[in-house]
Amino acid sequence: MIRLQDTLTGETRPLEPLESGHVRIYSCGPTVYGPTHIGNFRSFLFADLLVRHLRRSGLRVTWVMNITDIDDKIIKGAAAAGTTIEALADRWLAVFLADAAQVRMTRPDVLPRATGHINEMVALISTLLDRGYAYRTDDGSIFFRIASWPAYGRLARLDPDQLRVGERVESDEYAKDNVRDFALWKGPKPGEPSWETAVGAGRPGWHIECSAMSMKHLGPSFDIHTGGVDLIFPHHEDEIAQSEAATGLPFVRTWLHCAHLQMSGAKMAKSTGNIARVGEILDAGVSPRALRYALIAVHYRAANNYSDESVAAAAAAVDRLDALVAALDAYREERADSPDLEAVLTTADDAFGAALDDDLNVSAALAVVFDLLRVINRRIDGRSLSTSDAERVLQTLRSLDQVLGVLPDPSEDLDDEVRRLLEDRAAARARRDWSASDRLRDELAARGIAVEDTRDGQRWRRQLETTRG
RNA sequence: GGCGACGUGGUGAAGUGGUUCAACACGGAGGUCUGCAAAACCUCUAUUCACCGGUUCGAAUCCGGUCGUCGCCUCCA
Repeated sequence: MIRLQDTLTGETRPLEPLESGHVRIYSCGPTVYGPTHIGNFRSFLFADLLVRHLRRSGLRVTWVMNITDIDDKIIKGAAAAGTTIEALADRWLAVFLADAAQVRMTRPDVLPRATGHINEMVALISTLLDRGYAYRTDDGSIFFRIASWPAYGRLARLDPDQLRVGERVESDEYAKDNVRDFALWKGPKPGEPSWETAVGAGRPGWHIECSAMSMKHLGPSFDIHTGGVDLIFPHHEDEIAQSEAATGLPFVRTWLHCAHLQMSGAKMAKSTGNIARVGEILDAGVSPRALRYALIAVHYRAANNYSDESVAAAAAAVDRLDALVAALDAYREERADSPDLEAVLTTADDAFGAALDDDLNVSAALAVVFDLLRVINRRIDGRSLSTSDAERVLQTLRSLDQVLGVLPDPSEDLDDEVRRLLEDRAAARARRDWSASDRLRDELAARGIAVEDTRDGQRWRRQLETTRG
């Protein structure tokens, strides 16, 4: 059984889904006003790892990730680009999905968009007004009254009375009773998109969308809510307050927050410009699988420093896995199956699962994989595996990779030219024409194909770029 | 100012009271194999876990203090 550390209580406890065998997870997704940086992806990939592990463990998972397609930045961005918020959001959503596919993020089961859930948000806001947790201001805005919710601040361990109200408090346009009250609904303003609704005209605040969409798709109470630590306050604090105030039910069973991805020793954030994007990293020649590895290989609650060196190390590790897969693919040996192999594989599989069960201890899980890698390489060198043994090992690796998602695609077709070069080289080797063989090896290398000569004959694999440039 | 996380080798990082507890990965040195190369394998690369003090038969692991780093308190994954 998997154990996870809940931010709210600080406890690490077994995951017991509200519905037996079915885990409901909500992840705070991207605001689509620009390219999603890899810090964001770190947070999404940690959720991806969790979802993959739960599924491989035999649990059914419903994973919802919201798309914020209406907020101040989108409005500003659209105005600056002379386009509509829909067009801007569509454009960046497409980029997000493409980037997500590149780093092999599992596609969430539902990707709800905020603008598609205005009714649900309005319903929540109406309830909060009815119950006295919210109030209107003259400009048509509606705020949540923090003073009405005693538990406010529990998640972030902040005392509402102690919150430092800085100098830059409210350059805000909206008058409210208490500066710490947060907007559920923003009154209409010239030049801003506005919806005519039962609570008046205007547009939704940010926090309400996650309450509305998570509860719409997962129910008023669900198992896991994930996000980056920077969302703990105020975003998730506000979500809890408004959701529980509206339903009277516990909102989320387990809160999971991942630490920041850092770069050059500081948090990666759009506001400081300290960001790197998937597109530019891949354009620089980094393998998407290496990028994924670099983003998931550090435990989610520990800071992960991204650098050229860290991706290069990740690429080297992935390359080592690739070499094993290529070796197993090519391996042929007519001999009896190893009697003890099954136990070796089962032990590794169990240890891998147990490591991830322990609050997603990915480092320990990777250690299991590399321990297995060495054991198998020894047997390959020693020719002590049968052909079907090699296939069994590959099956196990593929199974573990259902969680990691870093192994090469099994169905990688070679183009005809490369295929011909490989055949020519094999023929040259057969007649011991080393100069032709070496020349063909260079030609293949120039096309990104590494060839190696082994007792199983010539074998190839795609070269990973380990560093940029 | 308030709150919190963290500080393990050249780098990343697991380990949170004791029999392989200093994993695993990257990097480095040497070696084996190989037509060459690559890959792989083998050996070596932290008597030590920021520092000081304490608890204990015993601590990287618990307690106290010091220093340092990062983060939250404001949009932010």
